[in-house]
Amino acid sequence: MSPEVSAGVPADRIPPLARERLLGDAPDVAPRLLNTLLVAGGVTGRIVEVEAYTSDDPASHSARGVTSRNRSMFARAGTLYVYLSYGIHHCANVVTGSPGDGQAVLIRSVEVWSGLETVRRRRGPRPEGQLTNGPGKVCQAFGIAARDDGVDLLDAASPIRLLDDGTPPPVAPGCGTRIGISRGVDRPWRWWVPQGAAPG
DNA sequence: AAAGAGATGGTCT
DNA sequence: GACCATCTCTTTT
Repeated sequence: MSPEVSAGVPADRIPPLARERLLGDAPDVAPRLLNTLLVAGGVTGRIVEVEAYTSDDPASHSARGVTSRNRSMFARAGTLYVYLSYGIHHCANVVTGSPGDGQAVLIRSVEVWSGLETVRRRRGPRPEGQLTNGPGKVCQAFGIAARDDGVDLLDAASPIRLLDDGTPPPVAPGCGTRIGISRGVDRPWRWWVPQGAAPG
C-alpha cells in the first residue's frame, strides 16, 4: 500500500526526520516534535500532543536506572520505546538525547492524514475526534505494540517511521502539566498544537 | 457534563 | 502485594 499525506505525496517520498532534531533534553525536543509525521501500520498522521520524560524525573520509567522494561529508553535518539500501560494499552515514545540518558517523548495525540479506514477498523465506530486523542488510542490506531519496542524510527526500512514533510512546529505551542501521573506533577512538560493553528 | 469504577497484566518493592 | 505515562462504560448531577 502507499500511504499518502494531505498534499497527495506518498509517505515513501517524504524524508525521515533528521536525527539531529532529536538530540537534546526531552523537554527541549518535545515541542519540536509537534507537526512531524508518524507512519505505521498503513496509517500516516501528524503528531499534535507530546510529553517529555527524563531520568531526573520521578514520573519517568527511567528514573531508577535501566531495567528490562525501559532498556530501549536508554538507547540512541530516534529509538522507539513501547511499554504496556495498565496491562491493557500500549504507549509509544521517541527516545531523545544521547545513549545512556534515558530521555523520551511520549506521543499523546495524532491527527490522522491517511489510512483513516484502517484506523476506524482498529478503533471501532467512534466520533472522529476520539480516534487518536490519547497515547493508548494512538498505538491501537497505528497498530503499534510491544514487538515494536526498540525499532529505529529514522530508518527508512523500519515498520514505524518519523518523517519530516517540512511543516515546522507551531510557533506558540500549548504547554501544561502532564496527564495521568502521580509524581513530578508540576513539571510543565506537555505540549500540543493549538487547535486551528495554521501549519507554518 | 462530570464523576466513578472496572478491566487487566507487567514491573518493581 | 502495590502501583501504574489509560480507556471505556456506567452512574449521578
